[in-house]
Amino acid sequence: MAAGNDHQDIKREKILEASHQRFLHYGYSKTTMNEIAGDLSMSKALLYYYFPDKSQLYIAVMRKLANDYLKVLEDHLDTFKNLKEAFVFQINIHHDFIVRNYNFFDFFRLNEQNLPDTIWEIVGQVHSAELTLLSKAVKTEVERGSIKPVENPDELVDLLLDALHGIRVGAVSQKKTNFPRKEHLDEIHDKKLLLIDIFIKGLMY
Amino acid sequence: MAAGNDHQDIKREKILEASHQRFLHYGYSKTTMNEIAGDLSMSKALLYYYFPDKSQLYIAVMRKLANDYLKVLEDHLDTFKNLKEAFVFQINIHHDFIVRNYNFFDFFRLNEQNLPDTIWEIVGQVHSAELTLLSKAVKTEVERGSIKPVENPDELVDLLLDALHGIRVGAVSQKKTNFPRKEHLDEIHDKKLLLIDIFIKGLMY
DNA sequence: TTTTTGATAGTTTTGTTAAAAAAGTCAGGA
DNA sequence: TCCTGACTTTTTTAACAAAACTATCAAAAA
Repeated sequence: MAAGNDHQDIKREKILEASHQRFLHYGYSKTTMNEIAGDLSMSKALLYYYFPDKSQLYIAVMRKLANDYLKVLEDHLDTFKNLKEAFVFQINIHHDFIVRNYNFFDFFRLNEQNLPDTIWEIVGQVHSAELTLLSKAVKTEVERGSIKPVENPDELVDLLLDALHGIRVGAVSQKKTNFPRKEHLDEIHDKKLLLIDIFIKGLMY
Repeated sequence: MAAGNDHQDIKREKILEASHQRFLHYGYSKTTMNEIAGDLSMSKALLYYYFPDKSQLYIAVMRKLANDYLKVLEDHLDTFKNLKEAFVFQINIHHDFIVRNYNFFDFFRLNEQNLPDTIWEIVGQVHSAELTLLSKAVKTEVERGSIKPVENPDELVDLLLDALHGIRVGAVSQKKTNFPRKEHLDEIHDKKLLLIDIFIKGLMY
């Protein structure tokens, strides 16, 4: 019946939350299904009633995180005065997201190569959603007439996202700490702002 | 005596060449000192006469590669008409260098964290040499009057180098092949050119 | 005295196997 | 339909022997 589905969804939600906490604090490999079940005072077998296996559970959490992230972007991205504000908002949200969920992504770093395809799909979805949103912002700006017409906004935004990623990576790999400290975060942020500044100027008449 | 030193240097050079070939084809961990010695028809013990240990040998090869790379940059970087040509030359040389020695750097990728300090020193030296050379090019361009005065050229070039690195990484991590194929190389190159284009325009009046 | 080597000591990697832990299944109860 | 305890299967861990490799050294060769 319909109420049953509601209840199922609520329970799924609870499982996702508990799993998120575990994955966030201890990473994928150091989190056991028993522990998650224990946190929820349910049997491990019940987890398998709701989710087919551990990796699917992880992926479900990840999908939820991705959706939340994109939601924030979508909700705000129409509300900006100019392109720069939009870009700056995007880098702030993105950065927050990565830092807040850093440990969660240990699964990424450890497996590096040969991740399940589903994960790449989610990454791809997020990327193309970002692309769509930001290139919409570019188009709006072109209509406003403050930057030159862009033949291929998607390509342009793609370029910028890659470049921003480079700033992040570069700052982290130079200091050899893996987990960026406060001061690095600020440094990265400043660099990103500078890049966006030059980039946007490069688009102007 | 002096002749002895000459001979030593020649032999060291030979060892470096043979080591380079081995490291290039098989990577650090799959290359044994016996194999290098075998290639040169000498005993393994002799290698230890010329180099203190395996990692020092690897580092010596790397230092040589870095010097060759910087030599090419230094020799050409004064000869360009404008900033863009200089940047384009740099990305071409750099890209060639990385691709040509791809396997050699498996040591990097495998150890990722906790590399010997000496390696970071070399990386740092290369980076700061690039920085110096390119920011000199920026200064020249400012004097020419075709771009706005830059308060901190080093910072600016650092930013660009990080961004370019992001292009490289982004294109590789999206397709999940680790060793970029011909078509990817071209794609990366095109993206870099585009970024440089926008970047330089962003510096103009 | 400098260069070279075979023999060998010391260390790391690899392979094996048994025990422990975790993932995943299922018959049956509420 | 939702849930569980007991069970099976798969993966991880630990211990340890064998093999491979790094590194050393006394002594020979140049």
